[in-house]
Amino acid sequence: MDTLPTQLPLPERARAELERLILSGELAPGSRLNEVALAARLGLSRGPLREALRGLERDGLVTAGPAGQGMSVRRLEPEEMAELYDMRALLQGFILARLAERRAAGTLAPAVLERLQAQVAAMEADAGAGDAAAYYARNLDFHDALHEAAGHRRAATLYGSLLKESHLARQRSLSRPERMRESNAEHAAMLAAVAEGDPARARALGEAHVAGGGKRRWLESLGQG
Amino acid sequence: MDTLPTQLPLPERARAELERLILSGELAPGSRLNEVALAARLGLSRGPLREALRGLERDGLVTAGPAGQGMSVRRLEPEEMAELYDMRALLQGFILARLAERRAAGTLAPAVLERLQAQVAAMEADAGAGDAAAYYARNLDFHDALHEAAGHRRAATLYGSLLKESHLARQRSLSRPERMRESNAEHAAMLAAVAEGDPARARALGEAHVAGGGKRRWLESLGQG
DNA sequence: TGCGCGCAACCTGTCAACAGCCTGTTGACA
DNA sequence: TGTCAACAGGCTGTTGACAGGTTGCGCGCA
Repeated sequence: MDTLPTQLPLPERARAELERLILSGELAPGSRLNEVALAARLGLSRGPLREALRGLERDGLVTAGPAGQGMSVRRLEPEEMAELYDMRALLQGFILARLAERRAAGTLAPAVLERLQAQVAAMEADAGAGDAAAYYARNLDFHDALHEAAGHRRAATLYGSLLKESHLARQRSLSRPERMRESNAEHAAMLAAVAEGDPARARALGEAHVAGGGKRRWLESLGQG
Repeated sequence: MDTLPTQLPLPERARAELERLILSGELAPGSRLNEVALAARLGLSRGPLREALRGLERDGLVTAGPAGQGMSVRRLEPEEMAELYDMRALLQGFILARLAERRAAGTLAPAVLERLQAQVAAMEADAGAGDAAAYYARNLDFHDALHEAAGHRRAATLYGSLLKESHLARQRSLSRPERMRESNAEHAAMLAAVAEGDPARARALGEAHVAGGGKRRWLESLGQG
């Protein structure tokens, strides 16, 4: 067998692997999850697998149907996706406002801000070169860096959880160069507000980046479907 | 045995019961959860119990220590509690803003608003009579009604989840009559902003009700504690 | 008397097996 | 030919048992 004894407990291992399978689309939304088949596929027993599924249920990645009917990969309705965007926008605004407050209070290290601005510049280059993959990866790093700089664990974990959930509907709305530039211009504006220590504007821009930016781009990509 | 065969699956039943035990304080924060003992106490086997614990882990009510060390009831650090207040304030502001938007757009039924105002009036009476228990219960109903009227499922469930988690640290900061009146005055102000269809003010008041109100009252009760 | 080692009990992590229910299919009857 | 009912298979819900690790206690030694 290929199951080299990893140090992690099996439920957590199964959780991570299932998460990967679901978010990558290998397990399509709506598909039912056969416990014995899945357990065999992951090389473990049904016990730990069920524990992992319970965890994913709380994360909104799988849903438990009526009793006796097992679990399925969650299918994200458009309305639910819209609500997810609302929540992410709210958190993004909160984080940006917090950064601006820290800047104004002088508790935000200048090096941190400079590093964030450098990331935006790098994304600008990626967008100019039309390198969507590089831009996408750097975009993730940038948002992680924002969360870390804000220093609010709960907001960061919550945002991450909501983001993961939204990945149930895999969209690729940033593939076009003009959209990358548009999104990155919003990044720059957000950081400018932070640099000026303007929490209200930073918050508004942060919210708009997700709601007016990401959500709108998602809606447009729906229209193109 | 007293375990009459409930129609719910065992893991969900165990979840609800454990939640009750934890939030009521019968299982104190930090206490380790012996699986066999708990299973016997709940009248079931370790399998479903572990599933329930995994769910509660995702809810932040229990934490899994290092491998081989099992689970414990989560102990909420003051900093974590403060962050929870931040998140709840954010959501409360969002919900209030949404209500004001609905009011301005005319999609909020007048009867709903009137009912909310009636609840505030009833709480005013409770506060005047010094009936803390009645006030507390009506306060919960009021906030539920707010969430329902806002019509945003995700915000409502998220708020509920955060609220439950915050109950890990059981505070009783609303026991004094002047605090009840103070809190209820905030309710009235929030509804006034909604009635005027002023999302920005409603949002600010909603945030302040949790952050400037609940959080501050919590901090004060800490000082007394 | 204090410290360290070893043993024993316990507890978690994991698995395989049993019972009941749901589902899909097949066959008979109107 | 359409519909209903009975049956078979599979799947979930649940349980009890086994293996490995951890903890706490007691004993021996310095």
